Amino acid sequence: MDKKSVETQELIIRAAKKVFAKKGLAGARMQEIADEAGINKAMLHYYYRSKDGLFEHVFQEAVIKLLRPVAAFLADDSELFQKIRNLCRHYYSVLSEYPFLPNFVMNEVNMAPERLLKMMEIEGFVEAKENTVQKINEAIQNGVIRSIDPRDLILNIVSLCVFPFVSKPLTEKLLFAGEDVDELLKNRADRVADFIIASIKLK
Amino acid sequence: MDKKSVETQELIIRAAKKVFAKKGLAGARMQEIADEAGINKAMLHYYYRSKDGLFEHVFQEAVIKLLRPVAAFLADDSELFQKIRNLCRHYYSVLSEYPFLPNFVMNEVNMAPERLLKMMEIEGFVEAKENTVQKINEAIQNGVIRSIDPRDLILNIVSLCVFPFVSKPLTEKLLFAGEDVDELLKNRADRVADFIIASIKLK
DNA sequence: ATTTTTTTTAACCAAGTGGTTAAATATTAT
DNA sequence: ATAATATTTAACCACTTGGTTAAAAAAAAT
Repeated sequence: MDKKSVETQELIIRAAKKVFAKKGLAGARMQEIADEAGINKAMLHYYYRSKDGLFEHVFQEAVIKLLRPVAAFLADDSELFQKIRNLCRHYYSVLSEYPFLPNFVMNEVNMAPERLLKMMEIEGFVEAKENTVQKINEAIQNGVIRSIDPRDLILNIVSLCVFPFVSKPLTEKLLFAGEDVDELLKNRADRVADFIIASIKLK
Repeated sequence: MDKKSVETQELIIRAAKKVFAKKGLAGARMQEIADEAGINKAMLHYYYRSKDGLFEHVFQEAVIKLLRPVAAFLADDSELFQKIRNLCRHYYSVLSEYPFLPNFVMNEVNMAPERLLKMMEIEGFVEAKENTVQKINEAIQNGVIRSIDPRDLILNIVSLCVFPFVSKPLTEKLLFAGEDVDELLKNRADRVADFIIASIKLK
């Protein structure tokens, strides 16, 4: 395996991520990806047969990166409140590094929902979910938290973690006009966890 | 003004909404919009000069529909908890009718952020926001709710209302596999409002 | 009735797109 | 050194796309 070879492939992937994230599959141009990578257009097809092939590669990585925190949360065997804190921190650290991820994934899934099915070998997901639902129900019966639909709670947690990044282009112009949004998002993880726990905890 | 004329224009707009929402600006095809509307491609250019012209029309309507509830919430002079309930209900009723809206707007804003600036005459937004921030701060000082950054609270509310629709394509395959997501989302408005209030209310 | 507007049809164009190819050159591995 | 691989260049192709046009037909307004 050549050294230059893998280096070039990395350049391509990095550039493809950037362009696809901003323009989407339909809006991205192969020439733009090549320019962004500082290499020739022919090389794109040399390593990745087609635009779709390149996209598939990038998209798969994005989905995994976005869903791994949830899977980890669901599988985590800590105490419930600690699980929630872990997920919030994990999500915020991942999304601070890749703020484009949620928008990119959501949008492309919306464009072609069947694409997601191709990567549902992210299994263990369903079982882990059932496990967490159980755990939440136990917490309710033990009087640790108030009564709430476990799926509702999970959706609330994910919403609070992910949406601020999805909506950043909007909020930074409307809600946070003139302020440093990144700075505001920085320590949000713990505040969000507190917000959730405050809502469900029985004192 | 002809009767048939406006009817056709409505057909076009309805079709354009549908196609743009699913495929985005770059992914949408004029021919597909024409087919969807059941009319000829030439008519699209007859009434709306260009693809961009047609998109602008549809997009502007979408942004307004998406932001009006927030603006209304911010301007609402009811008591805080009632304001929150109003916003949740309002959002859920709008988004149940147009579930595609958030994803569409978020994505296109992400693609070309400058597009949003063109429609920032949705003013009164900033002033209304300041008004609500004040109101939240008063509620804190009066011991009605616990201490919280008002902008954080607003972002939380919007996150909980909007994200479930943005993520529907994902959640219905991962979190709610096999269940009726629309049914689950139906009565969520009040549950979400309760969730928020439970988190901030000082009993 | 006739004038004006709307709609269809269908061919057409220029530009941009993803993708290919072949030959020359540079790089790396043996 | 030599063979194998990686890279560049640049021309090229088939196809799709947004958009135009002109003429005929249909519908509506006067």
